Amino acid sequence: MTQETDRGVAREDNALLAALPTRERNDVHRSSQLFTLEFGSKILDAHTRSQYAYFPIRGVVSLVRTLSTGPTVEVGVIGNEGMVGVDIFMGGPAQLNDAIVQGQGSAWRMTAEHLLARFRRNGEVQRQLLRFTDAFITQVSQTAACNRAHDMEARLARWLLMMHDRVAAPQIRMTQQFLAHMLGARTASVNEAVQKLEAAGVIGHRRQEISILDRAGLEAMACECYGIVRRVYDQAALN
Amino acid sequence: MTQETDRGVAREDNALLAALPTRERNDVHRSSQLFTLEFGSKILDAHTRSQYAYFPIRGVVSLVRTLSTGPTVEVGVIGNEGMVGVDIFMGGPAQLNDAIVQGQGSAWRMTAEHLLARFRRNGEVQRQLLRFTDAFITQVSQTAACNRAHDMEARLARWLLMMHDRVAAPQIRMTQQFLAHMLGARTASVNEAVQKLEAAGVIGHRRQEISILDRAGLEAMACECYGIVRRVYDQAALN
DNA sequence: CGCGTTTTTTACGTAAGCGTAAGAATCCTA
DNA sequence: TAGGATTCTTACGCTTACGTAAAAAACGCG
Repeated sequence: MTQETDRGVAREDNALLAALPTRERNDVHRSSQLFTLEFGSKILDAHTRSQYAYFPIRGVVSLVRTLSTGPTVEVGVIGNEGMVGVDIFMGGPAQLNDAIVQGQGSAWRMTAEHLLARFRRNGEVQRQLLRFTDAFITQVSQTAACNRAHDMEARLARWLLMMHDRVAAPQIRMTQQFLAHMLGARTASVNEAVQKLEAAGVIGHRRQEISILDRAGLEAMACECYGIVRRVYDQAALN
Repeated sequence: MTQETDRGVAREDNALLAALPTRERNDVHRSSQLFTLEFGSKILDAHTRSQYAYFPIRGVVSLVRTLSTGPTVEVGVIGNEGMVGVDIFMGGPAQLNDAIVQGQGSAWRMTAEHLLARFRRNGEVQRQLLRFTDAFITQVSQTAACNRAHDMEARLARWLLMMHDRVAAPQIRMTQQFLAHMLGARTASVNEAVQKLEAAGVIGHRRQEISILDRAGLEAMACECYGIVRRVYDQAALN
């Protein structure tokens, strides 16, 4: 099971691209540039048609929705297994999420035109991208249900696991304030949950950092949503 | 603005199909059967690859996720403007929602094979279906944020408006118990919200039925999520 | 028309999480 | 190493909604 060995280990290339036939893959690489995902930067704006698509090699990008009354809520997380900018080939007028870099790393970046051309020309590219998009829909659906049904502690545990799957280290760097924005809650609420997980011995934490100490334990404290989405992505990766 | 006149009025055909070139549209119709959407019936099972796609002519279908701990949560609503079964062409292993008929009516039903063949063969069919799917992603995303940020009353108002847009009459028939399943809440909580909206004079209600009395008023009590999603679908419909 | 069933309504104690804000710890820089 | 800034932690009252459950109302069938 590569699932185990993959965890917390840096990958060489974006998995979506890696799954393409060599010819197509090279073609995609030729028309892409390596792009540095800088922590906290916004690579995609709400209410704007995406100019670029990003295929993360390492690092994590969050799709975040900002409500007019102030609060922000993360609706999806994308790393090595996927891409940012599906609206390009899905053809919608404009997507409504900001894409924010949560974990620094790098990505292949491609213009919308290039991506669209390749999507249209090659059936395998298309198949691969749509399959990922379908898995992504599942992630967002699950998040919708999760946000309604599960409490802070379980959702925090889930979020940490999702990050852990997508970054190289067991340390996750970000302020609790930032985390609160992702989980759509107060900093104080997040802090409370962090302390509970720490008391349970599954994580450690200090300023700007949370580290996973006991992954299995953390999984036990997370809601089912983690495993469900994880499995869908794993399946999608099996071609 | 057809938006106004369309409200609460039965449409002649599914809008997605209606937007296709005549040739393709006829082809689709030939390979479809008229199917009766019966209230409460489940037309699609979670954890199963969809056998059929449904293009509602009238009526409403809810996509509902059931969590292992019991609660159910609606993640999306589909009517005349869209279709049920996008997983067929998106290529995922299996989607995780049940599709339940909320408002009775009829739909064109097509086998997965037929749909897939047409999706692959014709660019316009493909474009149309993907565009709808993109709008649907927006709906689910918004629902994810909404479930985190907005209270019962606003969410109930939103839900009623979504139903009202998709059924012929201002009366909406269903038990509050059913409604509770959609909103992922207790019957008692729903009841409380119903009474608040009634006290505000925007709806009336009796056993098994809620009627919209003051649409503008109801919109004012709903969260922004209603308008946001509505606008995205309206835009998508403009080709 | 009466009785059983379904649906709605009310009730009560409890818990989670909010808004607000102030205090404590940590870090950075001069 | 001191002062300022950032981040984390604690606090308090309050609101929403939960779990549970029982009473009331509406309906439908015989």
